[in-house]
Amino acid sequence: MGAGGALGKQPYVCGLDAAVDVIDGKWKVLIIWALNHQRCRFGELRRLVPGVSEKVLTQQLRELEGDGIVHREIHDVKPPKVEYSLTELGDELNTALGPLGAWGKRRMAALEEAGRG
Amino acid sequence: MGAGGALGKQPYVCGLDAAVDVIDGKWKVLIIWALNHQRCRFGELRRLVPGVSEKVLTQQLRELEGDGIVHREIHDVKPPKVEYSLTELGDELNTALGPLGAWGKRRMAALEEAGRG
DNA sequence: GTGCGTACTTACCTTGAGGTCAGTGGGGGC
DNA sequence: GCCCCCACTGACCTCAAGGTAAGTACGCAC
Repeated sequence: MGAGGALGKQPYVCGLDAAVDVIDGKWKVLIIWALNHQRCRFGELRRLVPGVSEKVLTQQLRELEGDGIVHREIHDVKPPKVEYSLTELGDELNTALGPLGAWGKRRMAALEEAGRG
Repeated sequence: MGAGGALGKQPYVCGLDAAVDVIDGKWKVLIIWALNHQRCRFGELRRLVPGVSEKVLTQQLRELEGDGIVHREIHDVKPPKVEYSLTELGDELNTALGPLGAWGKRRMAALEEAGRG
C-alpha cells in the first residue's frame, strides 16, 4: 500500500483518506502509540514494538518524521544517541486515534468473549 | 498487509491494533464512509468508490461482512439486487473514525495551504 | 440479435511493502 | 582478544494484496 511518507498519494477523497495515508504502514500506529507514553531511543522502540526489523523501523520513523508526526533528535555523543518523540501534530493524531483504539478494545473484548463461548 | 476478514491476525497488542486490522485494506475506509451516508447497491458502491475493481470490492465487502461491520441483503429478483448497509457495529466504527477524519481534513487543508505557498 | 446493466467468480500477473541478513565504526565490559 | 550495543544503511528475496481481463446467467431496450 502507499506508505509513502510525506505526501503519500494525493489527491485524497476525504479526510479519512488523508489520515489513513499517514497511518498506513504495518507498524506506524504501534510506533505512535509507543511514543505517546514516552520519548524513546531507537533501541527502546525496537523493544516496545515487538516484531519490527531495524530497517522497517527506521523507514517508518522517517516517513512519520516527513509527515511531521515524529520529532527526531540526534545527540552527537560517543555511543550514538537518537531520541524520538511526538510532535504537536503527532499528539493530535494520537488523540484522534483515541476513539478508534477504544472501539478496537471493545472488539477485542467481544472477540475474547466469543472465543471462550 | 493482513486484510484477513474475520479475525485477521490476533493476538493484538492494543485496541488500535485490533481496529486497524478491521480497517486494513486499500478501500475499506472509503467503503465504510460511503455506506455511512446511504445504503447502497453493489453498482452504486462501485461508482462511489472510484478506482476499485469489482473483484476487490466484493472481497473487501465480504471481509467487512465477516467482521460484522457491513450487512448484506439479497433481494431475489429478476435483475439481481443486493443492498449493503452498516451494522450497528459498523456505525460505531464510523463514529470512532470521526475524529481521525477530522484530523485528516485539517491536514489536507494544511497541505493545500503549503502547496499554494 | 447486439449490447448494456445486474452482481458476481475465476485465473493469471504485477508490484512493492516488508523480511532477512550482512556491513559500518566506534565504545565499553570481561 | 572477543563480543555486544548503539543507530543505522544497503542488497537481496518473498509473498500476498491488489489489478486485469474474461466468463456467467438473466432481462430489458433498441
